[in-house]
Amino acid sequence: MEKKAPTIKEMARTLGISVSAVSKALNNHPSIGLYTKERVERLAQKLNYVPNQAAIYFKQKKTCTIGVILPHLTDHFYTNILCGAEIEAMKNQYNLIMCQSYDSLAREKELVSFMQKNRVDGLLVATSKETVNFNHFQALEAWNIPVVHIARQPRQHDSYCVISNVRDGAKQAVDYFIQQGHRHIAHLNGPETMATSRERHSGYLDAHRAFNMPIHPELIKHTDFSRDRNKQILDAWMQQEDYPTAILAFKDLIVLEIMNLLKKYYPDKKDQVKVIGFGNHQLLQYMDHPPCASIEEQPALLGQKAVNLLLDLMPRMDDKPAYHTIALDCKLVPYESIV
Amino acid sequence: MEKKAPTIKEMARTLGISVSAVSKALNNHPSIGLYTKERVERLAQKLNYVPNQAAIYFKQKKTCTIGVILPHLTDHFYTNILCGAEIEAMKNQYNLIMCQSYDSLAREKELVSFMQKNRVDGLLVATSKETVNFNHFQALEAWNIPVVHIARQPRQHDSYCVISNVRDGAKQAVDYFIQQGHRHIAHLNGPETMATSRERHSGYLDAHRAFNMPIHPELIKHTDFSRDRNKQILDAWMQQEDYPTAILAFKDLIVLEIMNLLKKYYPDKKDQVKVIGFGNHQLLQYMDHPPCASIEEQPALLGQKAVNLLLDLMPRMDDKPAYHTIALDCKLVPYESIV
DNA sequence: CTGAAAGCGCTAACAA
DNA sequence: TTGTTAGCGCTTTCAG
Repeated sequence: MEKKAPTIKEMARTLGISVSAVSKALNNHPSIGLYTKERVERLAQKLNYVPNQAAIYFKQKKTCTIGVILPHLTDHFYTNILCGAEIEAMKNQYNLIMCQSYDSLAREKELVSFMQKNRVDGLLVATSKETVNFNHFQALEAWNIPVVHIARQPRQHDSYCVISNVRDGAKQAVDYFIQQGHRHIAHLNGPETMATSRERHSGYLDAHRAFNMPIHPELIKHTDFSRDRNKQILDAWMQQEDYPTAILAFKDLIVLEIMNLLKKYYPDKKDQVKVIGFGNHQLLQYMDHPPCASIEEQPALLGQKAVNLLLDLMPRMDDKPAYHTIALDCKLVPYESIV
Repeated sequence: MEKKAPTIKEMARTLGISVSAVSKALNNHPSIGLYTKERVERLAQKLNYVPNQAAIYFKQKKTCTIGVILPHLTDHFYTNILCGAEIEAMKNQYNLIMCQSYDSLAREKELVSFMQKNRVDGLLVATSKETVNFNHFQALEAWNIPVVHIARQPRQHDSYCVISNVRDGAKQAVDYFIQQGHRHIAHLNGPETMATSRERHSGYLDAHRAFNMPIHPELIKHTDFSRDRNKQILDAWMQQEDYPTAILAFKDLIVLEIMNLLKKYYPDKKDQVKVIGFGNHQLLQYMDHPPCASIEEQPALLGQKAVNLLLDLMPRMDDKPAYHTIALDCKLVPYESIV
């Protein structure tokens, strides 16, 4: 006995009818007799027939698959994006094929051509931190396969994009610092190459401007996320006479690292330095001394909106709408009052 | 101009040669002339031809895709399993199609038939916490599609399985507690239905037996992971005269919750109660007062081994090896000495 | 109401 | 060395 999935053809043969009759019976086609239909359904039931999606897609010239490329899943931010995207995709009968670029541009390029080979109907991507040039996505656009950028906005390159309004998020955080009386507020920003770093910087400036506060250029630094670089920057700041009493960091993981470094190397000053980052990580609530606040983003909604945009784009790539960016609100979540 | 992916057929037509000649040229087939080959390659380059994997797989009657079903990705344990699996799969030219069951049995069943429809070549699954009956996986086995269970071992059901040796992990933790002088050691275990809970329980008993320690049945409880249930159990324990001074918890997230509850409701006793859980979560290192230790598993290796087992199984399902289980070591990682 | 036939993109056995 | 042909599982006209 051959153990494999039954096909329409086999069922047609055992019933002594044509392949197309079976197909019609299975798909509730109007022009099929009730008797035949029931016979087919009974047999399908008995054999546990499950249609071969690949064949259907192949015939229909689409894969019903959305490619997703994320830097990595060790960061809850991306995991939540994925969750939002997965639910929305499944709701619309679409599959997700997800790969991690591990923040490597080389791997990202490989993955793009992998997605091409697999003829995904659309691509969702949060580019690696190394990515400054976005040409490798144009191969997809050349085939009318829409690409939606998520969280990481391409610079100098028109695109469909779903991001957090981190500019406003950063402003909220710095506003909060200023209102708490801080006058030396540092910004431990992400790599300069990332658009999101630019946005954060703008928000930082916005708040200063709104309160007519002077900017101290030496308090604005860019990290590559490595612990060494973070320490180097923090050391430079803390050794100043007017060391910062507040730090806006790129994300919560860096906040934790900064607080760790402060505890270890500047124990006497550590309570005078407040830190806020992006993320509102779920584990902050379990800390004895959480940061004073965190900027909450809406990653799941980001994923959901991105999939929706993609679904909207896919059927009309011959008449595609103008490139545009959807920005979702951030919210400052204070912890200090809770503790 | 039609914007779509070029096909072999089109290229054959523009070059005025046959489809098979193009196919051979593209696949380094020996019986193809150098001249023809070069012409084809040049055109392929120019048109940016990328083969349609779906068509190839369709023809070859395999999808080169491994289905992965995980309870969720908000837990780093599963994320790391996925990473290990992804890397190993890609290394072997296999794709992963991953879905989350969100710990729902109903959804898990849907996903299994989804995987069937998509004709995955093999399935990797960590079953939901609701799953006690494993019949829904037999549809796959009936088609000679191998299933490898990961982290969650089916009970009363032969299977291929890759798990952590949590029994030994639990034993290590309780050994540690006993050596530190604890005499009332509680076990906040997972749902009784899970095999992994049984294993943990056995390890807990092993350690007690090894040290000739009496067992206190009221110190052994099962949680459904909800905060309410955890609190209820902890309250019952802490209101005893001989309240436990050590707790083995199911995983680190529950450890954090217990420590939180202790701080809130039993502040005077909290320093006398040590807690250890499974996971060695990366964020523990950032805590002011981390748990005294954590039991490290090897989730990425779990994922890797599981994919390897699957790849080994796939070509020989007509002559499949005996069902068996691969168990990977756990390691107790102490934090107390570090701090 | 039912069946025959074409075709999706590609491979591979066979023929020329 | 090259081309012809059949076929993978399914849908979908178009005849009967």
